[in-house]
Amino acid sequence: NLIKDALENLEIEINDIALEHPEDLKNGDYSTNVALAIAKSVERNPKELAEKIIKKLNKNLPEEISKIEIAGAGFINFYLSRKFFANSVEEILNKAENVGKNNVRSNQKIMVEYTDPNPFKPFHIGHLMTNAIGESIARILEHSGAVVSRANYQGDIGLHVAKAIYGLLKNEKLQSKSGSHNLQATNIGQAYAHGAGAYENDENAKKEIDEINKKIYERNDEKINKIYQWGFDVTMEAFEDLYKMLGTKFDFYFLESQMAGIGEDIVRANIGKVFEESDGAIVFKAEKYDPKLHTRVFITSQGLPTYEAKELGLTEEKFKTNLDMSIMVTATEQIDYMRVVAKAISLINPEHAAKMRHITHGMMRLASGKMGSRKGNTITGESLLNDVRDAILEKMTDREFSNEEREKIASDVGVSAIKYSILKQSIGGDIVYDFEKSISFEGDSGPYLQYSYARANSVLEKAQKENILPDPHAFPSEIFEVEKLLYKFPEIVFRSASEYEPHYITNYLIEVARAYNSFYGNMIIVNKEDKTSPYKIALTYAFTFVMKTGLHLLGIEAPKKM
RNA sequence: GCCCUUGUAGUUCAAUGGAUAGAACGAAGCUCUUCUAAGGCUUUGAUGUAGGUUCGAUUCCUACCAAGGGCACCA
Repeated sequence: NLIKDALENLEIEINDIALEHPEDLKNGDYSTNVALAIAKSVERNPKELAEKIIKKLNKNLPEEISKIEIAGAGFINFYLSRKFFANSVEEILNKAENVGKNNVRSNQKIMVEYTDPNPFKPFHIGHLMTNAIGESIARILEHSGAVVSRANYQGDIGLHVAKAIYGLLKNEKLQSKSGSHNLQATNIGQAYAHGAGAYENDENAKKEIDEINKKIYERNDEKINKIYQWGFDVTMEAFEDLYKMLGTKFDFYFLESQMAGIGEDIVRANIGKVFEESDGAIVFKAEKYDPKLHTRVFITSQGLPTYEAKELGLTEEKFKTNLDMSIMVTATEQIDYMRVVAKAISLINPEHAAKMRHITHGMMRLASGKMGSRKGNTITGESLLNDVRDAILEKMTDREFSNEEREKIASDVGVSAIKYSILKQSIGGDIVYDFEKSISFEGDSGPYLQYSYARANSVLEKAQKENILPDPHAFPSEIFEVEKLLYKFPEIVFRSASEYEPHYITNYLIEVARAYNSFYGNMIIVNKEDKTSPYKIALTYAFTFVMKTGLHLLGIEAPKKM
């Protein structure tokens, strides 16, 4: 508004004023390029124009701005005042863990579907990736006022189940009911791997597995039904243990077997309108509507609904919960397939299609040669979590904790190491997961963020012991870099929410942590001799609120000690 | 062949059309009688190629080159 007024004073009209934070704090806290943008149209030199604008601006400067400067080709840079930063610290203290909340999506009902592991198959690191991204997006949307429901869609029937059961039948030891569900689920995963291999390489095994598959559908074999029920329950329980560790609590579990009939009905009801017969199958020729799309089969020539048809059923079921938006998080390999399905839905129920959003992420690849001891490249989520946790426990040997505390912290730090390496980059591309790096806990890592938080908490503990209360009014003249970052948190959350991109938060937290660690390293914060110590303590509180809330939005716990 | 995504330091990633393209890892050095050294402070390096639009391009457009994914009865 100040800039607008100044321009109006100069009889220049402009609707779109770009105001941004300069990358380098040396260039002020806010900056505008209006002088550059309009110089040409008003036929004036940008620098001259900027000078004039500054002159006008300086006539009624609010106390939040300490100075305005012209720089570079004609940028106008604003420097916020000491008072402004002290005020923003105070505001963060008042908001505490509500810092960064906005109401852009207030009361919108949003369902987020993510993770989607299949019973009878291992929970691999790809599931870990989808889970980390989905959970973070869910939490970011909640912070923007949405009412979020979390959904998990799982393939409880199909060839993969038959492969696992085949493996179990061939090796009865794997059917052992002793030990944790995790252990039993691991055995089933092994059975699956055996069955999958046999299906590829052994003609007889293939026949046998197809036979088992039929029996599973028909539910007419007592022995297989029993194994199925046990296997289903135990793998689902094992997933549940992982979700608990990862910080996810699902509200809805959709099963493919239940979506099949619903989807099939929808397809059959729309033959002629949307779908057509081709070579005995029922297909959707999406290229008729969009040359970039292609034909897909919805009901096979055998009369069985495909995944595409089930997706229609799933969408129908989801919207029964009365949604404003339905988000799916999957790997990017599903993108073209999902576009075709979305097109079909748009023809059947345009309202639903308009509210759907598909967020896709790349693959989790492993840095070559770093996973040495593990065989193949199918690393389960559990084994990765365990390995990381063990590495952390080793690092914690010099800290004093009860066994229970130690386990919990190691688990939280481990999850953070993994989630951080997933969420630090924008979600389109592949992620190269480097095991060694993720447990190095240095610099660019989740544990680094948690460590900064834990140290700040120690500062606060000491302040309490020494009876020094935080006071946002006792500020020194110096403005610390960490303050110049803290007040931006709400903007960062807002951007993450509008772009569905958690990495803005991740990168921001690293910057803030670095600034705080530098602040921490350069002075003694809790110091009775220092009159501004109460302010520094207030600043530390503000840091902990932002860090804790930011980590929460990433789906990461913030232990007070580690 | 067609469609989608991505090409940035040695490596892994950032950068609403803006300023001297940011970090981290790696490498070299300094730093714990102080609130957790999983820390802090120094030093060192990049926009795939060729055009175009623009006052200004890593960003937008076109072509080429390279990598990944997808393209009918699997999920």
